[in-house]
Amino acid sequence: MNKATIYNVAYAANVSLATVSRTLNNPQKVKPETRERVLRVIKELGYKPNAFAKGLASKKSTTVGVIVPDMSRASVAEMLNGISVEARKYSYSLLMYVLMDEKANEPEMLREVVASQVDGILYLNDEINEEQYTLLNMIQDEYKVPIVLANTLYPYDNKLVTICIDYFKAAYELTQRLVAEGRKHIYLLTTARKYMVNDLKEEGYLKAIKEAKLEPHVLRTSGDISINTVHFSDLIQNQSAKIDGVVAVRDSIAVSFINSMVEKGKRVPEDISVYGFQNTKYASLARPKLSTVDIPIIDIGAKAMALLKKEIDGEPIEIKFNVLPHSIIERKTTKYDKE
Amino acid sequence: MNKATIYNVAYAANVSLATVSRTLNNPQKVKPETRERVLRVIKELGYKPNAFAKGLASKKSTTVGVIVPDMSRASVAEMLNGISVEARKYSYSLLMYVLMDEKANEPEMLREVVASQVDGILYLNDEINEEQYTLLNMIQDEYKVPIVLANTLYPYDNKLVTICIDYFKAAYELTQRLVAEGRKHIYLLTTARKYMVNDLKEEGYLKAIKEAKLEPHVLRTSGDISINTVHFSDLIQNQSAKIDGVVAVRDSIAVSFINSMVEKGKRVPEDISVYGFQNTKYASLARPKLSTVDIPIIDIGAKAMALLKKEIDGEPIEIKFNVLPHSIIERKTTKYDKE
DNA sequence: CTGTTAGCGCCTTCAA
DNA sequence: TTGAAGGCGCTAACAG
Repeated sequence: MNKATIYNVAYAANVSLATVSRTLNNPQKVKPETRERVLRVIKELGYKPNAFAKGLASKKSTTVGVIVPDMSRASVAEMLNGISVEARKYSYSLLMYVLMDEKANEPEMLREVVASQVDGILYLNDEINEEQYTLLNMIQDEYKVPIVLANTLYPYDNKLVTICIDYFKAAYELTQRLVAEGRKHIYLLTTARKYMVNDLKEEGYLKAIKEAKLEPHVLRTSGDISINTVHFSDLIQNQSAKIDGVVAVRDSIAVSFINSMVEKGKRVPEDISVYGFQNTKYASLARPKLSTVDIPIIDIGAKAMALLKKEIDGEPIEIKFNVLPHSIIERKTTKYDKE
Repeated sequence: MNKATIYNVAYAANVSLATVSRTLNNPQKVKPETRERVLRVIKELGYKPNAFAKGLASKKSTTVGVIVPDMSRASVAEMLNGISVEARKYSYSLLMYVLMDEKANEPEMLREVVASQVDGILYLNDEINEEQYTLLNMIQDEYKVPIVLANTLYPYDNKLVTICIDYFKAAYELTQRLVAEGRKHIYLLTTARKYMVNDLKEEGYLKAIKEAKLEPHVLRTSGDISINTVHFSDLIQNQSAKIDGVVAVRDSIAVSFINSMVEKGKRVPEDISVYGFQNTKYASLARPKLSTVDIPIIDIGAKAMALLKKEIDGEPIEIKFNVLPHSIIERKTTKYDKE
């Protein structure tokens, strides 16, 4: 039977539609007997409230908009798993918006998200800059829709609830380890496009380099592995002899770099020590083994959703800027050791 | 200014709300002059139609439900990229439902999807069996909501529009190649959980093995790399000496198998030749290089969305069962060749 | 070409 | 504890 409405249920249970609505939304306000009768009918008819009508009347959607840069990035995908599990706890649905390369018309898209009546927005796009931050703030204020930044941040302000790790510190630590290993020519492999998260990693790297009185080398390349492989090859031709340490802002970049080096006959980690960022599946599957920063990405997703839920419910958020701990995973040995 | 409604626009443009609605939904029915006036006001006020009201009145949501097993599987993530680009063309939104391990209450979840008034459903869960197929069919018939299976299929029936590749043929071809290489002890590495897609791969494998008069070896393991690594190690202890060819149903399984072998001192591909499935990033980043079946996964996503759109629009779908071509990518050389 | 008028299905006071 | 009634913002006939 197609689409029972609240009227059908009311009629069959011999009550008014108001009572049906109550047994669903305020059960305690309905006499147990009638409540059960209504529930029985609901089950019999397979009734599910029409989400539109409900949303229109209640002004709530139990839906959150999730804005992501590119699904195929492992960190994004894993975060989504965390988000979805947490969202399910609150019976929230996820409306996805994939930015891909059309980041130009983000304002338009954000308005669209708002128009779709989401109760809140999870912003997973790490390519954040001042302009976007301002835009997000405007959206949050203007439309009164809470926004949470997950695995990204805007360090110059903290009006938006944020959850991430300390990228600066992580990069700083990685670089320090390379220094401690005695590496002298340490490169940072980062993305061509500039944005906050990677800028922070860069700063952390630069600080450690400076403290060690070494020369900084920042190589900006594409996030696309088919492109950066070429970059890396070029790099080799010119000065590979001198590179002996690398911090890459993403595991996938680290892995394709390692591959390029190995193809040129370099030994990893003997000749070149490489660190990645995120501990994605790429990192654990890569050979030679890749050391990396372990980011609790699933937790970040879950916590982000939990924080957003709090905001939606109007609960006070004591700490707006939430930093989760990271750790560094060493997978240096070339012997066939356990992982 | 928060939330302009159609009334505000109508008032400001000095027309009735019907005219505003028309300029948005049937522009050709409005005199150009008034149309432009209305559009100007719309822009000024930053008006966006409330999706709920629109949906309630029009019975359409321009939203499709997307049901996925696990976001972190590269094939799923990449398909979503394809879907989202295509969906954007039609201004469709994506409502995501991640199954994860709670596949038990799929009926409940599907009803939920329907209640959320999606115009159609994209089903990306490849772990399909008869029970689920029946359920999906019921949903499509009962609620008149079109469903498209993407990168999965149910081979015993074809009531649901489907788009995928020929898994049977692909596995058959891979196995034949191993045979042609002269491999004698060819294993199939598949998932512990049984489901259609992998069953078909298994059949293809078995057919080729049988034709070559070899002995079949099917190893069922977990899709989780941290678990299957252990499996593989055990396997080695007992009979690794005899394995010289492998077809894995997923790239990630293939890669973790290769890693296990290499750690035990085996040479790939000299001692053991390994093929994967999907040509994900894992495959291209893996070393030793992994040969694999290239599945046009982004296309599958886009086509699936396109087909669903057709169904939603009531256009006839001539071909319900759509098979896209696959190809086999050989990455056998151990020399440092170009990819 | 434009305005008027019913709903769409549900929630939420307000009374009873 | 329950029912009646008025919207929520928009679309879609139907008139004009």
